[in-house]
Order: sequence, then structure tokens, then C-alpha cells
Amino acid sequence: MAKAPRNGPYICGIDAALDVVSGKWKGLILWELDEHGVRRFAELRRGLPGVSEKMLTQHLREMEADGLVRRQVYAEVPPRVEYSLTEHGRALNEALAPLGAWGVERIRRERSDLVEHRDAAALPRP
Amino acid sequence: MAKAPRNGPYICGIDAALDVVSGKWKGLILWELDEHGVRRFAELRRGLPGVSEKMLTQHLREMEADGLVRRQVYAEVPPRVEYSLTEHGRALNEALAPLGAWGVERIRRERSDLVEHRDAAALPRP
DNA sequence: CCTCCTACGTACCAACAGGTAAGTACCCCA
DNA sequence: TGGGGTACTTACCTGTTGGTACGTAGGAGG
Repeated sequence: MAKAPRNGPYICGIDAALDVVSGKWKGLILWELDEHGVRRFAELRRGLPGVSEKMLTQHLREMEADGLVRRQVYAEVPPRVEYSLTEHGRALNEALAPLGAWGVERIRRERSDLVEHRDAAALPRP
Repeated sequence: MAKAPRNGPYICGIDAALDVVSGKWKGLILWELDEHGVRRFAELRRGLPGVSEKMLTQHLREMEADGLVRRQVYAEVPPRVEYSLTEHGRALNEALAPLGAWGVERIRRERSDLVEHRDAAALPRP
């Protein structure tokens, strides 16, 4: 068997959810798939600048095992595989939305701190 | 210098938020501090069964650097340090709430899957 | 004929996260 | 005099994560 319940018994729901999205690219994969609905392997790879093919497959397989991603294989001559979110994957994405909003706020804070410290009154950002 | 903007420039808000909560105990620390308001080091350690002192200090320092946790040191004879959440830490916790709910759902699903697989033909499907 | 495209699988390796154990300096209690 | 409690720090070791590079099979295009 692979590994049915991923890690040890979870202490709380945050644990269980973070376990599923921890991984360098999982958040981005979720976002890509939610944005575009259906994506092929190479499309995802181009959408995540810097990802290695190995990690992309690995993460996609884990997310499939976790029931977040649906994998549709077409037995065609240039191989074609389409990935999309399952119902649970979409629910997870919705649950991640407020976290994303918090993150955007954090980025904004961080950047204004940088601006304050580096070149105080120099450049206006669009 | 330590490391001002933790990792590379974030691609989206999810990235920035996950960066801040990734770490084996950060979610639990957030939860503990939110539950109790103010906690001392040893109280936190007792509240997170299995955490090592090293990781607890390390995580607390990182969360302090990230502006999530306030660290109040009292110059007393048995040293006393009190930790609490900042405004941003509390906001993060609120943003984590739906994720926690999703996680609880996932745990529930996983457990009922286990039951289904273990004693398969026992219970009728609704 | 040679190369690139598809979507991977595999082997090897470096970096890092996290655990263990010990030390620190001071005080209280028995 | 010894043990325990406070809040750490430091050194060392291991397991996991992720990156690099290469192999695969068939077809299309130059």
C-alpha cells in the first residue's frame, strides 16, 4: 500500500488541511486548476515557472490520491492527460480564499515596509 | 542579516500565507495562543505534546519576525516570557478558520473510508 | 535521418527541517 | 547539597523535500 492516511493522526483540522497543501507547488497547482478549469501536464508546467517535471508529477499524484484532483487519460498517440479539480479540490480552494486574501495583505505590508526602509519617498507604485 | 522577505518573491497570496504557517507546529501554536490569549513558554510546550524546546523557540522567533506573535519579556529572577498574538496573528487565525473546517471534513471522510474498507460488507450504503 | 513533442519514471544528490542531548545562569524548596 | 523549574542556546545527526539528469515510445516536421 502507498500510504492511506498520510501522516499520523491529525490534532486538528488545520493540521489535516495543511498536510494536503504543504509542498512547494501545491498551492499554485490548485490556483492554476481553479483558474483554468482543465489543464494538461505541459500547460501546468508552463504555468508554474521553475517547477521540475518530477515534482509536478509527484504533487499531482499526491493530490489525486488525496481526492483533490481528477486525472483523465486519453489513449491517443501523442499522449494526452487532463487535470481538473474534484468537488473537494474546489471546496479546498474556497477554504483557501481568505488565507490568500491575508497573504496578499501581508505582501502589501512587506512591500511598503521595504519601500519605507529602502528609498523612502522615491517611487510611486501603480 | 536574518532574512527579511522570507523566501523568494511570492507568486500569490496563498504562497505568502502558507510560507508563514508551514512548519510542523505553527498551526498549533496559533491555535493555542488564540485559545488562551497569553501563554508562557512552558505552558505552550505543555500544550503541544511532543514539541522539542528547540523547535518551539525557533518557530516562535520566526512567527515574531513575521509579525504574528508578540513576545513580552519580564526581567524577573525566574525568567518570564509571555507570548500572545498580534493583530495580524489574530487575522491569520480567522483566515485559517475555513481551512480548519475543510480539514475536519477531510478527517471525517477519511475515517468513514477506513470504516468502509475495513469491514466492507457490514453496513448498507445510504 | 535527426530532432522535438507528449507525459511521465528513475537514479542520484544537495539542502533543509526537525529531533536528541547537552549546557547555561539563576532561584526555590527540601 | 541536590534536584527541579525558568527560558533558552548549541552541536550533532537523520529523514524528507526537492532539483538535475537521463531514459522511454511513438509520431510529426525539417
